[in-house]
Amino acid sequence: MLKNLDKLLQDKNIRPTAMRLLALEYISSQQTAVSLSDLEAAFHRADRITLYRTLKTFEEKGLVHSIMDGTGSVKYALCEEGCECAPEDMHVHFFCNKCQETICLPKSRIPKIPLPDNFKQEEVSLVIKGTCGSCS
Amino acid sequence: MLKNLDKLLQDKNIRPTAMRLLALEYISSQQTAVSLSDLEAAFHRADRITLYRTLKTFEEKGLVHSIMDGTGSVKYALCEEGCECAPEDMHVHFFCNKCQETICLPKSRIPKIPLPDNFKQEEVSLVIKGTCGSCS
DNA sequence: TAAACAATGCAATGCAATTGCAGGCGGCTT
DNA sequence: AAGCCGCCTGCAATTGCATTGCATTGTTTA
Ligand SMILES: [Mn+2]
Ligand SMILES: [Mn+2]
Ligand SMILES: [Zn+2]
Ligand SMILES: [Zn+2]
Repeated sequence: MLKNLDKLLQDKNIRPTAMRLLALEYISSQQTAVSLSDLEAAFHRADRITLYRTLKTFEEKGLVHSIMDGTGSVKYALCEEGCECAPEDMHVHFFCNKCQETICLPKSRIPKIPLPDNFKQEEVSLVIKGTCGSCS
Repeated sequence: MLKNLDKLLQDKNIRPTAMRLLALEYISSQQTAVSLSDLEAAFHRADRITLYRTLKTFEEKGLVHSIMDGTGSVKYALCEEGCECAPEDMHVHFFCNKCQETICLPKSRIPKIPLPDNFKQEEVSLVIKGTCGSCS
């Protein structure tokens, strides 16, 4: 199992340190997106700043993508196989008002939105809030 | 002119104080959404907290709607005539990476997104980032 | 007018994100 | 092996924005 994680890191040119392996293992094990505070709670002996930079590194290298769900704290989730986090790949995110969890909906692609003249789209973010399947 | 603004406030059951009229005049005069810092810069003699609460009041009463464009500071823009800020009314917002301005696109309605079973939508937010018409 | 209520100003706090800097650790060179 | 160097880590400190408490002032209403 850790072998797989190790390979995941290697593939993205991320040096597999102990902390990074643990962080990645945690993120992989979650069904929902995780925040820095989540990570901090999961590894209360680890330094918050190290975890912060771990997430930043993962994001820069394209291992995870960040989600701003409007709660004020950024969430992170594993990128799918072959995800470039480019505009075309972007999927919908869902925030449950009951369980407060943020979920990737890779099946729900963001439709192309017609823009006014001369407007050029580079990124897009679509967050739906409501009640998730487990909570309804 | 101020008469109109006064009526706008009255219609929404907002007491028209001097500060509120000035703030509303400023917001109305902008082509893009404004942040608390924008307001603060426009009225550097006014108290930041009063401006903050002015925006909050405007939002609660449905005079403006707030936009979280991912920059970390909330933007506010006038609600259109008859806008209920309800899910169905929600329009697309655009953030320009060059001029850093946030713009309402009332013509671009957010399409209905199919959700997994048992997921119930209550709110939705769609922010597109790129280059605006003036900057391209 | 007096009481009740709303708006304002100032201080302080909370919370998440971010940066600076020094020490540690491993790999690489000579 | 010893020394150098770059990356990773830990701790301190700071920023930035949002939010609240409280006393004061202004406005409405009985
Ligand atoms: Mn996602
Ligand atoms: Mn808008
Ligand atoms: Zn839920
Ligand atoms: Zn622009």
